[in-house]
Amino acid sequence: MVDATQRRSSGGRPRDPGADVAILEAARGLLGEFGYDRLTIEGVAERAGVAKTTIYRRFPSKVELVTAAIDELRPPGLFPDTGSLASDLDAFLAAAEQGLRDPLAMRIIAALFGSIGQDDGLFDTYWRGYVEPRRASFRELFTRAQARGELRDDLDLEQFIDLVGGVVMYQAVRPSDRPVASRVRDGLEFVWAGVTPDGRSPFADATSDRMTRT
Amino acid sequence: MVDATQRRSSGGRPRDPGADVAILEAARGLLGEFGYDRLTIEGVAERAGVAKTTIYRRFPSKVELVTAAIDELRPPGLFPDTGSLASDLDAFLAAAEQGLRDPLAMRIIAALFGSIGQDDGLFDTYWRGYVEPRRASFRELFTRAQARGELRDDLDLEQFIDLVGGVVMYQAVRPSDRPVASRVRDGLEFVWAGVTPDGRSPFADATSDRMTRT
Amino acid sequence: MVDATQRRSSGGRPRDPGADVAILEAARGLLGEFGYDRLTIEGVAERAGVAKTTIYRRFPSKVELVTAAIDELRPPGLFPDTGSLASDLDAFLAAAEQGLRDPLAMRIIAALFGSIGQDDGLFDTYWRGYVEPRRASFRELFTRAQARGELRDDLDLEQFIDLVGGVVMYQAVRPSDRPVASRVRDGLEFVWAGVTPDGRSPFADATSDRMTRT
Amino acid sequence: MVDATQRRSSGGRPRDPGADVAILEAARGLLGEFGYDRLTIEGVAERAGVAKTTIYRRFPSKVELVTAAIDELRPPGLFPDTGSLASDLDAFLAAAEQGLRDPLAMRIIAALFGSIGQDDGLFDTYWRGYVEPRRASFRELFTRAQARGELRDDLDLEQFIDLVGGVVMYQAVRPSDRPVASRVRDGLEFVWAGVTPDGRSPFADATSDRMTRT
DNA sequence: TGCTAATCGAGACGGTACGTCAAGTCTTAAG
DNA sequence: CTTAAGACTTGACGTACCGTCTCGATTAGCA
Repeated sequence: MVDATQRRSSGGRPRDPGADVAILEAARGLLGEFGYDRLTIEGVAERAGVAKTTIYRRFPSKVELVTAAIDELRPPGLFPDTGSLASDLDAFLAAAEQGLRDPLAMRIIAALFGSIGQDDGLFDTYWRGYVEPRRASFRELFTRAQARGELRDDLDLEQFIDLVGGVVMYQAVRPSDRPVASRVRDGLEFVWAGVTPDGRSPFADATSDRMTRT
Repeated sequence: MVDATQRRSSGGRPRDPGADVAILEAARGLLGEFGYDRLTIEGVAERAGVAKTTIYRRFPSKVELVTAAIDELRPPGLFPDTGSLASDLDAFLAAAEQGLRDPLAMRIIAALFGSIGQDDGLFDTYWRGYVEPRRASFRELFTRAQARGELRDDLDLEQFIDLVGGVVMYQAVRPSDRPVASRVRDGLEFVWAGVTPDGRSPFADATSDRMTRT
Repeated sequence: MVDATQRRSSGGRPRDPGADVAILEAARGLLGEFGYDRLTIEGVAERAGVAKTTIYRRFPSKVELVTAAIDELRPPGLFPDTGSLASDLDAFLAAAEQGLRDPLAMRIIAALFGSIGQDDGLFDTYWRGYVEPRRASFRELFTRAQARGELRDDLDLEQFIDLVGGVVMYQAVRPSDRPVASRVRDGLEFVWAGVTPDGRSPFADATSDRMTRT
Repeated sequence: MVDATQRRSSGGRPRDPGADVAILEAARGLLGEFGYDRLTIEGVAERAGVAKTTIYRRFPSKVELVTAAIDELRPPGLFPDTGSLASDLDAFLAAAEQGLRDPLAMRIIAALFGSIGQDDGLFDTYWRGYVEPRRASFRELFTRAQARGELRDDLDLEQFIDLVGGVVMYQAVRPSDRPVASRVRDGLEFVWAGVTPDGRSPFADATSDRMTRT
């Protein structure tokens, strides 16, 4: 999607593909370690074992560099069909729990939201490159569930994805001692009554006391 | 909560209280205009008509300065009782719609989330100083509703606040042409079935076709 | 003298002679416009319509390039015999006046002396390539004059050339409103008493008040 | 004359005078070692033990820095009266011989002439700050000689200074195995016939074979 | 005619230094 | 002891050229 590495077709020494890899890898590493603000181009150059100019030749700015670095993280196909909404969600939650332990993921979310309101297009790129693919995975997951009859037929999936996304994001971000996955599950319990045909939670072991937990 | 203005009691020239005001005002203005990254202490000093030293004596770092500047925005008492959950929420949504048009609000959210994973305590401060007061307002609002019988008695309010907060935040942040308030309302419609005693939306004019909108 | 254009004898595509010309011409042009310091190889390449490699293949460094560029300016045979020392000198002074108006000449002198004390051999090359040929012309001119009896027989021509060269150089370089030629002539007036057989100026129209001018 | 160290009168931390000294000293050292071209501001900063910005605060450009550095070399009072033109000149020649052994002197001359034709005012500054004071010393020396009757009364001193200056400069610059002082003396021998009342060299031990040396 | 070998253009590469900006600290005189 | 003013160190910025290097495409002369 973002391909800052593009260049004119003919003539000249070809770009070192190893440099591309090294740069983006270094950028991701430093982003995970220090966060967007304290990531420096010179630091990336040093870690990648590359001259600063080699970076600037590919990425005109820090924003574009980080964008491209993150862009590669886009997962190919999340959420394989496990047979039921409940198990699909369980799989997702386990993966999310795992993924959010990676400091890089938090940094990316930080960089993503830190760019709100900036005019540099970083936020849009992030949204398209990072959020949208994950929404697409949810879309697939929920479409399957709808086909199975686990979700109401008249459910507006986009709005529902917004809702689930909000729950996940908020729980990912909010300080808490409990694991994210568990909190997300608790949060979604409120919703099933409105979205499932029978108003029941799809989770077999759903805590019956879900309304009273703290 | 944050009171960087504290100082030793006696002797010498007293601090200029006007300086405090001017500094924080300038900081807020520049934060709204440029965002956290591009806000500079020197810029704040110039706009406040104050020497850099005067800022550093009060706030040891940029983080603390911005924290204090945002801290003053804490609203005294949001969400007055309008008599019903529906009208309380309508009032909130109208205010939110209004508030999110202010670029400063978006910058603050950006700064808030941009500090996730940083070790400088900025995020915690933000959460305590900015998010928690709003959660408290919701808590008050929903407690009233519960007392009125508009929400189920056994509802865990903290989890419910998480849910509502997630919806609001996600919609505030996601790119869309529709107004935030309307999207938040649509999002909450999914939830009422699970949280209200009769499973009905508290909104009188609730769109019956809420499940089919795009 | 300097022939950086030399190459191995056989095989392969022959060098483009047009490139040699274009490079040296561009170098001279840029030297005249910007001076040695601000002349860049990339600038020469661009103006010559030639790749940087093509320059480096011929001239291993900026010094050698500029040297070669200047080298071509060596005049074939200055100072034709006009019949007398006075008219020979008048012809020389007129030519010098003309030549020193060319900014390139001043840049070359600047580059020449700017390289004093450098260990890159630039100064020696300049001296041999630029100064020596001019000294040779003087030598010829003064030898003729000596033969004609216009200069003392026992005059050490090398020392005399040093003297005249010093006068010319100093006047060429020193800030003044009067034309160089006139100042050089005035300067040489002091000398005739010591070098001519009759102690008189060779110039017919020599100002008798030469000792009092300002 | 050049006083880049000037600043507004009141308020703020005063400039560190030690820094001024260290910077100019470092600049002179590096100028002597490497010459103008290869002198870098970063090198000066490092040797002076000072931050780059501290240099740029004082001197907006390399030219101004070097100018100021050289400016301090202006000698207070050259050429004390030794009683006669011959001994005055001997003293000068000895000093010149000494001075021109200092690589810094050659570098300065190189920088001086290297700046000819540049539009940065460097040359003018050099001329005023470096050449003019030395011309003034000559003026004084020759005025004394004229008063003593060692030079003709009607001699135009400015033109004579030009002449002597030219001889000195040319001999200082030209490649040769013989010492500068000796060559300058030989060169001036040509001149005495035209400028002394009796046409004789002021030097007691003047080589009678001065016209035949090589 | 096809092979060989150097040239050409284009431009990437690791570097060095540039001149600027801001951060956060320090120093002074004035209040 | 605070304040305004501003110098100071530090570190990164993004740019310009350096001189070297790798390409693919020419362009001879030799086989």
